[in-house]
Amino acid sequence: MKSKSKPIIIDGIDKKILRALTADARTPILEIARHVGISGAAIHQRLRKLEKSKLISGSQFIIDPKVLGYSTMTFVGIYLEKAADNEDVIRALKKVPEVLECHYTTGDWNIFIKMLAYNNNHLMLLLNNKIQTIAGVLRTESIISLDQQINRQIKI
Amino acid sequence: MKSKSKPIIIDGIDKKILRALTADARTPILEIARHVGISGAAIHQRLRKLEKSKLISGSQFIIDPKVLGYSTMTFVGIYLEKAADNEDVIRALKKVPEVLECHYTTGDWNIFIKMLAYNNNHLMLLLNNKIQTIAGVLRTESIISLDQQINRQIKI
DNA sequence: GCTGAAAGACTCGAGCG
DNA sequence: CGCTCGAGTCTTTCAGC
Repeated sequence: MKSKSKPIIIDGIDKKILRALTADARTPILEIARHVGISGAAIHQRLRKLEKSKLISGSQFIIDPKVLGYSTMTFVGIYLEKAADNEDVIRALKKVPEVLECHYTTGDWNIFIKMLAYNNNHLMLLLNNKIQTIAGVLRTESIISLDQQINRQIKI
Repeated sequence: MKSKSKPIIIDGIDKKILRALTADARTPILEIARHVGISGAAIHQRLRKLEKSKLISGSQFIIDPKVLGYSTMTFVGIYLEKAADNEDVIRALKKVPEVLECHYTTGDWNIFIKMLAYNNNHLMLLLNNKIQTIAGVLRTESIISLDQQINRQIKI
């Protein structure tokens, strides 16, 4: 079987690099270099290879929404009038900054979103004024996350 | 009203720092410094302040699971025999690396998780052999994400 | 795919206003 | 307290193997 694009081959050194940098994107590269026994420049070249392969899609500082006062995380299932309205609804949802994720899903709901709010009252305002007013949205069902116990990336 | 811990005051410079580093955690600090007109050391001190306030909870390289072959993302609602089993179930879920998020939620389900699988067959194996076999788990309902159109952090 | 070296950037402590 | 300056360390690039 032929694969269209080069398969990514990551060896033990790549894994160590990825484990260090997925835990802390500003881990000194020379520290990793000393740990695995090759030069900093070599680590740097491997990183460029991993970025080119798209395995690494970027790096981010992580902001804790709770410190900004967002204490309510909610999953919202959205029913559309017609599934074909999808694209316009997505466009409208992108304009609501509290919407963090948006999925097109199987099951009863057409669209499934993850959303932040300051509190339950704010959540109600967002649903009433920002989500349910989008053309094509029929109704919504909310599932409030009372506590998030796991939050991680896939293991390397 | 008195607040127990010092409220975080972020000015325009802090916002520019955060916007740069949430987009790319390895943005050169001196580049930000030149852009806002203060020294690199001053940026560094502000970063330490933001970390100390917990507004920044860390930094990560982002791995794209698709490049590793994980083409199926699924949300799974879990019914427990008794809500009190929660803690043990969470402990078991933490041992399943494909589980990326886990929430304790309102609504019919007790627990709600986000999970990766290579394909639908792998998803079935994970549900049958890893999730539904956990003591206390009654049954599950799966919602497959056919496409994720939004994935972002809260805006600063 | 690696090394070594050089230029630029990061980080931290000391000290100024 | 928030800033700048400077010294030591780290990052990044490039030539060479």
